Amino acid sequence: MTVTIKDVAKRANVAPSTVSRVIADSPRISEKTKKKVREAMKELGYHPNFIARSLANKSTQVIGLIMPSSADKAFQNPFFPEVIRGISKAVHDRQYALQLSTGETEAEIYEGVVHMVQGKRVDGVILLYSRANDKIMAYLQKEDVPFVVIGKPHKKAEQITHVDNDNVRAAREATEYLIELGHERIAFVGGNVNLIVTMDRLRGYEKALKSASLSYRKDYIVHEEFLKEGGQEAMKGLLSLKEPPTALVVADDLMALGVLNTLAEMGLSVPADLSIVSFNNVLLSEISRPPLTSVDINIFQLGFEAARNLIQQIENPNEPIKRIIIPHTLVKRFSCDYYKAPSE
Amino acid sequence: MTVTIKDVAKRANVAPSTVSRVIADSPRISEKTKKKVREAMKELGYHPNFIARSLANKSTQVIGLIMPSSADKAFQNPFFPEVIRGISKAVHDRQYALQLSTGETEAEIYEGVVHMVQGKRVDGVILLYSRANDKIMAYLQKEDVPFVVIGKPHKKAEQITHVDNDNVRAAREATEYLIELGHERIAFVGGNVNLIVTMDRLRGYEKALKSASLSYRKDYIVHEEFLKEGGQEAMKGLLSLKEPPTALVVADDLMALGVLNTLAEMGLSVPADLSIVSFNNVLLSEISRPPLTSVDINIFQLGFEAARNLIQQIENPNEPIKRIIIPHTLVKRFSCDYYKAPSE
DNA sequence: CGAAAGGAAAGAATCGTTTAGGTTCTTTCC
DNA sequence: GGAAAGAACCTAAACGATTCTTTCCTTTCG
Repeated sequence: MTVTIKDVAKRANVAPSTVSRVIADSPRISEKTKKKVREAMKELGYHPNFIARSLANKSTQVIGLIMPSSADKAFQNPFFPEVIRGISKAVHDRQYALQLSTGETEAEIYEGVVHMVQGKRVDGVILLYSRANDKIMAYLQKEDVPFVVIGKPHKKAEQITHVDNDNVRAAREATEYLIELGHERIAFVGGNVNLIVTMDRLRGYEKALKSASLSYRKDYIVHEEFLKEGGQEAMKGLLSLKEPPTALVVADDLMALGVLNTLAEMGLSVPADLSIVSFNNVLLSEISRPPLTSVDINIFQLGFEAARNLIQQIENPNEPIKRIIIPHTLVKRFSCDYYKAPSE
Repeated sequence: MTVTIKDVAKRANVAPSTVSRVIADSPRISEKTKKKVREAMKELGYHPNFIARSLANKSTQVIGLIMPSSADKAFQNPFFPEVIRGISKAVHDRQYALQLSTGETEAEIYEGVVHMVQGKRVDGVILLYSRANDKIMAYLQKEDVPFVVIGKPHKKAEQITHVDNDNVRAAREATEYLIELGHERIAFVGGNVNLIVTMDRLRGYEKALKSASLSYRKDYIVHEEFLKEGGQEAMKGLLSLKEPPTALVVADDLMALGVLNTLAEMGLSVPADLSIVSFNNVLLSEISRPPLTSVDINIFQLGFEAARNLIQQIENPNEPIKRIIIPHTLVKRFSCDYYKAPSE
């Protein structure tokens, strides 16, 4: 049926091994023979079988992508398309392919990862999230699979190659920006508490408060899985405090959109009544109302570097462990304003 | 290094072929032997090598997913995560894996598809979009690769298995809803003109106008790749007509969000000044302001059915060509209101 | 009691490449 | 002129499964 290396060999009057070497463009084959073989390939419409090659090679040229559980709303976050775009760019250049984890629950995903790794379907793996006590990461480490994490590993970060922003710093700067605008009552609206990114951003927020000698108040910290039942309640609780905040640091743009919505419903306007700064700077932040001041974390770069480094690690097993920090920048739009004392 | 079927065979004192049959749970092997072999597998920590199996089998249990070019803004559309979630669900249940197309430009993607197909990396393919004169689709047809299209093929739709909504009908109903509310000047804001879904929704819109004997005006049709330069201009042009529309049918929620933003900037309020109905009913439509009245097209189902049918097609080559229509429903929220004559 | 039948497992070929190790033939150089 | 060297290919054994064919035992029954 399909035309194999043997057919080409026959046609060109050489041995299969010669054809193989022509494909690899080995210097051990003369130009004349190469030409002859290549013609035969053209004539027969030959295409190498990747599976067979993988078997002989013990390398698949495939990278596994592990997403958070799709049962999670997080899946809808525009972060993922964008990070995948970066990864895609890097792997395409190097002739690798991408395989996606499937499964809804964490258990299903774990099982899926074990399958793709043990089944030797992939040469390495990128974890698209980082959370505390992740079984999957533990597994990858134990099995010594080449992998890189996007985000900062919870523990032993120095032993795991990862690509991340300096989220502590980013959050600190974002908060300081609000402080510079005169705000003193600044609240933090975080996402999933188990994600390291949430923890880091919270720490940055705290640091900024501390070095400005502003008080850190527990009732100013809200963790909402936005859009869940209770998300709106949390926001309303926050704003009905005796001393409500005048500014918000929100964990990401999608959440900020939800917050914006809740505020509008409550009759509060941004930035007149409340300033908001958020993170990620996805498309959404431009088309929200008002356009969001947001920390651009270079999502594309995160993906690109993760993939590039994973491939290095795959192709050179002695590659050292690396920690790559992608720069961020605060993009100012229209969701922040100077603090104005209420005119009573 | 890795433990193979032979190691297991040796350990269990049987032939490799027997081990293989135990894996496949063949009835030709006695229960006693099965138990013995399974124990050996446990003890050695054996995991079947998928690549080897694929080679022998001529089947990879992998499905290729072809996304639109990621250079495109379309990539950011929440449609994709959701449709992938549906696909993921269906393939996970049947032990298939997913491989993603990579590449930014159309040419790169085309090349990538050829690679994954000819390289026998995948058993079949799902096209996540449908546009006019698509080279990739033509290629898949020519090569007789099992594939299904999400959306309606441009030509010869009856010869290609596809999963789609009845977009003509959906758009017609959406438009009729506006008409019922008393609107007579209804404009259409479409997306990429080459996408079949855009064409279908435009046709549905036209039909609704026609059967209500409303005039179809060319200057009421705007195709904007929203957020591109000129997107806002198009909207502004539309609204500065002598007889501006009082309602808008917008091709999808993300675009509607952009439109909402432009309108707000112009000082127009929705739904007081202008009603909007859009499509897809993604998460966004709930958290936009106002929450959007949107046609729910069951994105998850689209993906799920596409995958399910592709697998059927792969496993049974005589499976007939199918056209699967996923139902839609209009979800009413707060972006539409009755037409009120301007009080002059 | 011996041949036939049938169940259970072994043997060996195959899938399409890669690659280590040979073989053949030409060239070089003392 | 003949040994040594080197270029250019070829042979054949992997890679880790699957599966067709064969063999070896039991069991059954005339």
